[in-house]
Amino acid sequence: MFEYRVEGRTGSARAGTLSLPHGEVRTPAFMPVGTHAVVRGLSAGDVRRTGAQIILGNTYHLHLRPGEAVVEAMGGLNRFTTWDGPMLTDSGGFQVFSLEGLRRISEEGVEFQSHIDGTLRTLTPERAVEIQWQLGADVAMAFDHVVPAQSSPQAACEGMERTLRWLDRCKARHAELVGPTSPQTLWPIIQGGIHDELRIRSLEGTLARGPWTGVAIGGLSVGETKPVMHRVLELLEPALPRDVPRYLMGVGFPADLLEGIARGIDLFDCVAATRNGRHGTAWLPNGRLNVKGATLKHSTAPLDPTCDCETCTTYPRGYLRHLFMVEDILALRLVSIHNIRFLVRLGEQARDHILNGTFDGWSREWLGRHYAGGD
RNA sequence: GGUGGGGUGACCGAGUGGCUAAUGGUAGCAGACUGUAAAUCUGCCGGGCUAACGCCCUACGUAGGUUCGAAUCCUACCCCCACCA
Repeated sequence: MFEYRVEGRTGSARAGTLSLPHGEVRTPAFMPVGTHAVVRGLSAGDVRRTGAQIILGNTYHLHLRPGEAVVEAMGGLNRFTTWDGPMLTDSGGFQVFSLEGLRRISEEGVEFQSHIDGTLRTLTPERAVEIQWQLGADVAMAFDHVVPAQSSPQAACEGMERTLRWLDRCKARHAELVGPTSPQTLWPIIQGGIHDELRIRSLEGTLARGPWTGVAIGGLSVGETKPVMHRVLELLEPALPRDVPRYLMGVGFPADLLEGIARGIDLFDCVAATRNGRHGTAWLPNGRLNVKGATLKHSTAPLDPTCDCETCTTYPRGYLRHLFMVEDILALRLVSIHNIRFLVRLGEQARDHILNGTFDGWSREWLGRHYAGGD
């Protein structure tokens, strides 16, 4: 349980297999985000058919609706959603960042004013862990304090140090909840903003509190430039444990996956695949495509001729554009399916190339082609 | 035939003397989106020139008129709607 086997590597890039109570995850892998216990617009079968191996849920949002007690009474997230594969829940730490105007931070925890009904909800490290335990995913995330990339070194330091202190509390509470044959593990999150020394301190402090079955890097893709994100990843990579998966939270766009994989990242999650899909942007091997664009009106071509997803093997571009024009929900679903499949497949291809020792050349060629098309 | 109301940019629809190339909305076009407050948000949307400030042209049914100035006032005509005969 919670074992990670590295099966091949090329430079810093790794291919491996993560064993979780609900199944295995072959890495590198993209994890679709299902904040509200649903990958927006998609059925569990839709997600399964994209080849996704593990999906996310969110502590804060599921606490508000339907409430962790409901999910628990329904048999946990897997039974509730009918998704029988591995799951991971984010702790609500990202909402400290994204709902900045609706929350107040103290050492004890974070007081949120619910964006649903205005009620005050307090999330502490202990509560975040308890809720995730009730939700019942394979992997729970530590409750962290995410700060914007533009934060001052002082603010970034404060968030980083608080995240470490909260990590102690998360770990202690989680240990009380889980038994010796625990069906759930807890992963810590490295913070420190864009400041090298803070990142290193966060990493060292985190590892000192281990051992862990996985380590996450948070607080990136929150406003910094790509070179900065790459620099932080390169800084952390040599010091990260080899024998556990590294999870880069909230990333990313297709190119970000390859850039991350090249820097030793094994797991990714991001809402962009589904959000962009709903908003009419499809990812293709040579860049992005505006599916609502007038140029597609008469196109009988598939969205991505190289893709094997339901959307690309079934519908012509002209029809997909039409579905957006008439605002049918099928449009949102179909492009979301493609974008997820695109990222999942990118992980699969990267894995094959890592195992074959051809990752570098393939990755370079892929990025050149993709960046040329925008993104 | 009579009376009343009305004809505004692709469409709907404000505007009753200068701040009007003309409010809004729809349709259309483009852009943004990274651990989801997002099926959302932003910009453009008569034509031409300009990198831009800006300049020119054409426009509120048609044709005239009043006025320094008209989508707005006057006259005639055309068309639409309602009611009455």
